[in-house]
Amino acid sequence: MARPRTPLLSRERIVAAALRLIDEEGLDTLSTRRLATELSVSGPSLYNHFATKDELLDAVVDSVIGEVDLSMFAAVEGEAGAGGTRWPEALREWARSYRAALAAHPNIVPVLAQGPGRRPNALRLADAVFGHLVEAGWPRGQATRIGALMRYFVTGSALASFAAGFPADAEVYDAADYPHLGEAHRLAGHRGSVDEGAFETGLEALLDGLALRFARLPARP
Amino acid sequence: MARPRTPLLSRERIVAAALRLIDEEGLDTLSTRRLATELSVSGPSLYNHFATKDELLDAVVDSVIGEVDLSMFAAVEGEAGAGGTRWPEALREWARSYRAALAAHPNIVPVLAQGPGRRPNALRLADAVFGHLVEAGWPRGQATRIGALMRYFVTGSALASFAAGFPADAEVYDAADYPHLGEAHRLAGHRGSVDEGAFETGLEALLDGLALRFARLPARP
DNA sequence: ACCTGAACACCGTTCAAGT
DNA sequence: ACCTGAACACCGTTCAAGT
Repeated sequence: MARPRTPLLSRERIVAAALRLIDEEGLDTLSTRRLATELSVSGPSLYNHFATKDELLDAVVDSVIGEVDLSMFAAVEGEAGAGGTRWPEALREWARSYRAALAAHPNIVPVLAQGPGRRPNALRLADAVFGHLVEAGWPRGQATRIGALMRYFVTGSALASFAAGFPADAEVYDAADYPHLGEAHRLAGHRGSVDEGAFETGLEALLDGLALRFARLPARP
Repeated sequence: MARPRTPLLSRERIVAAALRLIDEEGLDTLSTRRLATELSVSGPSLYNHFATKDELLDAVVDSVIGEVDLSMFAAVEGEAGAGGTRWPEALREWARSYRAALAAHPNIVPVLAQGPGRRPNALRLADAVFGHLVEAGWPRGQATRIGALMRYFVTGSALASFAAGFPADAEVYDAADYPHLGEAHRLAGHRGSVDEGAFETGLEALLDGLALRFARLPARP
């Protein structure tokens, strides 16, 4: 068959199929051969569109980050220089969108958590958060730290379900060994509300703690 | 050669060598054959000690979690039932030890973050945190959420360096695309202090926010 | 330019054979 | 019980060959 008149593949089609396989079967089970079969081509065909599997994974990761809403960081008329007070609301909305985008694809989070690298959507995200915080009145060093700690919290919460990490088998929790885990086998059954509640509690606690620090900032020149 | 008079391998030796390879070369590059070579045996020998590679990884993960200090959760005479006020200090010390243990082995964090499973050290850790918070006066549902959100934050902070995720190459940060990242190429050079500062800032913000919530708790019966 | 089959150097794991 | 070599069904990637 060799080269068809109209290409069988495109980067977009490959990325979409790869993400679906990663979601459904895990990162470890994704192979270039399996992915090619899914796309009805032979294994080496993918190398016409991506130099390596890593480059393909990078594209998958950036497509996920592209789903994060950044519109809340758009400049607000008159806020710059006035000592912003809307940054907590913006961070809250962003963190929720960020977590939702990642939690929809938990198997890819370990790759994504390695940092932005040269991926455009990841760099755009870092730029938007940092820029907003600085314009709201945070010193640059503090703004960097807030960007970092928010990523720690969001990626940690999207990496895996806390509740689902506890086996539903009650026999695991021998009272002699783990005196306080007698109800832990019920956690997995309430997976959604436990993880959602933990995320919201942590997010609000973080924002409250940061607001305390913002109020203590020396007045700017 | 067949069976030697004294065994060449033990679970402990295998786990130690595996952790060293994971630290030095990454999780993906760890293969049973490479590990066996490192231990001067043939590939299949490992299967006399672990049923699968996953079981071996589980043992590696639990050995790392075994390094986390839990002594700050030991019962304090007279605190139970009195409305503890030392839980923030205990959580702070624990979070630092937890992060230190994980950050020493970042490549294994994605495995570990999947939850305790049936690993004894991970279950002991969950038991200690939850038990301490409940005895300090937190309602059980809240204590669960705090255990979860602390794990989110700590695993997120240990998974990867925030600072090192930004390429040190200044040309990546085109001002037209990323107007606020002009200094981002310097981040990797300050990797230690940026990540440490972000972790400490986030930890203190979380503890402050949780203390506000603790103060608002209705008086217990 | 874009696809193919054949090939190379790897994997995790099984199993019969040795002591 | 604990190690070995041979084998099976996989990997990621390269490359010459086809249109």
